[in-house]
Amino acid sequence: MDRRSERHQATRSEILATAWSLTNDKGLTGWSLRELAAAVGMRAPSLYVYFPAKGHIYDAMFGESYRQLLELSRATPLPNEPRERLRTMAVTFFNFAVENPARLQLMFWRVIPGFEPSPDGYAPSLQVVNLAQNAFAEIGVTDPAALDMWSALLSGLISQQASNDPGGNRWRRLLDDAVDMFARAYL
Amino acid sequence: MDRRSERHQATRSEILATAWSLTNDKGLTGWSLRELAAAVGMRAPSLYVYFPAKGHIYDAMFGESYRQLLELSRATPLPNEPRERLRTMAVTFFNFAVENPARLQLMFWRVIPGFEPSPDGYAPSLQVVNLAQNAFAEIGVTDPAALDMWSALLSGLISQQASNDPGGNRWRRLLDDAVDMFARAYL
DNA sequence: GTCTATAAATGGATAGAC
DNA sequence: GTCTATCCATTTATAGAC
Repeated sequence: MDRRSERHQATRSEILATAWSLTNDKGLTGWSLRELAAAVGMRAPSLYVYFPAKGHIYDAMFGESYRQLLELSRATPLPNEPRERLRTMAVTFFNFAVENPARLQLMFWRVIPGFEPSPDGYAPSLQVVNLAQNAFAEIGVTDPAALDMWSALLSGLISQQASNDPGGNRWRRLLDDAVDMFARAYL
Repeated sequence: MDRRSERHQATRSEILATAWSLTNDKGLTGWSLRELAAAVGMRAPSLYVYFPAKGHIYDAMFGESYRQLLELSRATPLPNEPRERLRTMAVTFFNFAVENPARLQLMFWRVIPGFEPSPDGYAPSLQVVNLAQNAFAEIGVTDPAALDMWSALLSGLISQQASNDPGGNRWRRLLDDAVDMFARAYL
């Protein structure tokens, strides 16, 4: 990659980082291209050099989020002891999700009217699911119902924490009990 | 109430019903006052005779939702046998929530930028919590952690169903297993 | 109570100069 | 690549006639 396109990529990244910052402050749909441009230090039309439309910014944020989760999943060593493995998976995912509620909305809920992730943005999300399936299979859990129950339990703890006690610990401290409860039923 | 204000209330209700219909089609933030007015058969400014601002329409929808849930809770007889009671509570709430995903977003997530329910709209939601606490206390469950775990488990099943398999059964059919799992841990 | 007309602001996006 | 200027659509909300 030559110097010019390196600079281009750097600016693109800066725009995305600024978009995340605005999103954390004002919500996913709470900022305009004018605001974003101003926060980066340019005017709105210049953004079109880096993204062909606002939806493409959301798409890049969507893909970035799943790539982050994927990287985190891969970088987190999973214990072989089944219950310990579940605990690690739960804590890792819980922290990732709760540390950025807006990202959570973008990844798992459909909050932006009219936004659908492109196949490119969607691809990493499939890998995430795959990785989780393997992590379960290795400890002998292959029942699809168990995986669905696990995802429901975890996403419930996360969404309650994010919606009703942001910054607190009310549902986070139930993680261990949740793992035990799940393990007794499905392990 | 005289004839005039009866008619006024009727029109108000019609506006709210139409707002719900639009919301089901296009999401909570997916319709404008023009559209709403047109769907009712009037022009946008006439809406201001019934609601002083768009936020007040959301507020009325918010309060209406919790009053519906409250009424449903009161109208649903709860078995005395603990596990059967949990099952009834789970199914009742699950069906209520899943039958209208947009209502779910309005009630439990913070999806509309800038919207905060007024104290009046918020009041019924406190009664709902109270009712659930009593229903648990009567079967001997008073641990706050149990209630938090229950709300997380149920809201997780609901949100997974609404987000990832709308109209399907993938998480609904796990309700019995979820109740059993919870009962073994907390009953 | 309902309307037309319009204010006042904001939005995404484009044209074209530099 | 960045800008100014602008288009064009859309939004909530208000004024004032009927």
